[in-house]
Amino acid sequence: MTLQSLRQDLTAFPMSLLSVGDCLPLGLALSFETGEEIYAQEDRADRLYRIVSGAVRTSRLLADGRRQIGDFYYEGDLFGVEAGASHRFSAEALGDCQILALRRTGSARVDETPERVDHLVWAATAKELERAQEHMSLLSRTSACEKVATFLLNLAGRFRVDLVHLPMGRQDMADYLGLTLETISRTLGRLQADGVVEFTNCRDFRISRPAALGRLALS
Amino acid sequence: MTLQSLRQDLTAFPMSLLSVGDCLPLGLALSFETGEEIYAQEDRADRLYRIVSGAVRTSRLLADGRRQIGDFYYEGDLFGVEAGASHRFSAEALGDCQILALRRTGSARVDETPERVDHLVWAATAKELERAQEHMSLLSRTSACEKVATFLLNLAGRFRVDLVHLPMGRQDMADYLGLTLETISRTLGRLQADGVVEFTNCRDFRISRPAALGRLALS
DNA sequence: CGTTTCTTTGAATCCGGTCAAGGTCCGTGG
DNA sequence: CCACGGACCTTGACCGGATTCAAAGAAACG
Repeated sequence: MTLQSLRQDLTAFPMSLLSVGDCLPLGLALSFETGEEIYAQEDRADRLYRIVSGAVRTSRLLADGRRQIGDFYYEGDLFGVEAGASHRFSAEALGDCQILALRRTGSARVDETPERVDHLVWAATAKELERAQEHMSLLSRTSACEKVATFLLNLAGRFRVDLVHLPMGRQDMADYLGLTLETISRTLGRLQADGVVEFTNCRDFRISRPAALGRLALS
Repeated sequence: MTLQSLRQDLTAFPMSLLSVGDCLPLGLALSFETGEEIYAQEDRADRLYRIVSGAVRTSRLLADGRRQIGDFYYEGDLFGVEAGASHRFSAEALGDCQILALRRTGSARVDETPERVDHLVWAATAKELERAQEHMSLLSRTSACEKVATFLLNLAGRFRVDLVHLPMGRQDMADYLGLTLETISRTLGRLQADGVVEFTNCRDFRISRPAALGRLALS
């Protein structure tokens, strides 16, 4: 990727979230292949990342060996913001993706005493908190059907296309929703059998009856 | 409460989290009784709150009528920080409590374009994100026993006294952990029957076998 | 003391987890 | 082009634990 095309990518995003003044140097264009690690748990958190294309998951291993998915990020999303000095989750590419790495200015750390905190970092943190709170509601649902229906609905709302693509596998969805991959598979199968959604293959679906899906998601 | 005693309360807390420069006016001392609402969902979020004494829960009603507990806050904790202009959770007093309300400076809003974000607000947001992420791990546990054991352990770690007091009821614990109140009650009963914890009454317990409790919590 | 609210306990049901087997998709190499 | 292998997904049967419904017991309050 040339500097020219990098600048074009940069200007394609709203300046409010990516101003030259906030992040110098402009950024580093990176490419990752399927499953590749972008950063590891405990790595120094001195950068923000913006997805140019592709999708990313953040995850973390719990003490009992289970894996928790922090969140999924898609084109245009910022990720990698942390309160402290190191990453609490790792990040992996869900498919091939293009990522822009932006250096955090030194002051934007909660454990320092900055005169000002960068607006970009602050906005990203606040957004992350919102995401985490939504994720909490999702996890506190008792029924697998509600969780899966809500997940599909959120994803579809994010892309607004007829045929929605799932960039993550069943195990990822399971770890995100606090279920097993078998339950994910069965629930998706039942939603399809009920004519609520229709899968063209295991990674692509369309919503046949939006109202019914909304009723199942209950939110 | 006189202004004198208010100033004493203020200086009792670490200045790093409550400097006069960050929050003017100093604060408003408020009292709430058991169950009383401190602020409602959708209220304007123009203040931060610090607990002088007592305990608080934040909660939110989901579309299906279930209630989700955001978190529990205890003496010295800050709560009420929001990314946007309005509260996404409501806050209620768990018992009688004394609270200090601090006016947010106008610039500390994510939807404005501040030259600087107040350090206090930034720190509180980052802390809140950490809390939410911990809460997510807790909710993603599959077994009720793990959830309850972890909850008790966290609470005990917060106070470091022999006899720990539960300021919240069983229903609150249930909504926090994504379980039913019956399951909470049964699980606590079994922990006591196994000699892991000992309840002097339904709101006060001591940890009889810390190692065993830690093993159940698995983290 | 009586009423209300909260908590405990019981029994039955159901949903999701677990274990196991089989199927599909895709890339690699013969 | 087809065979093979591996990763991922689906499906089935069984079991255990959490929910649900119900009732009784304990604590808080006026």
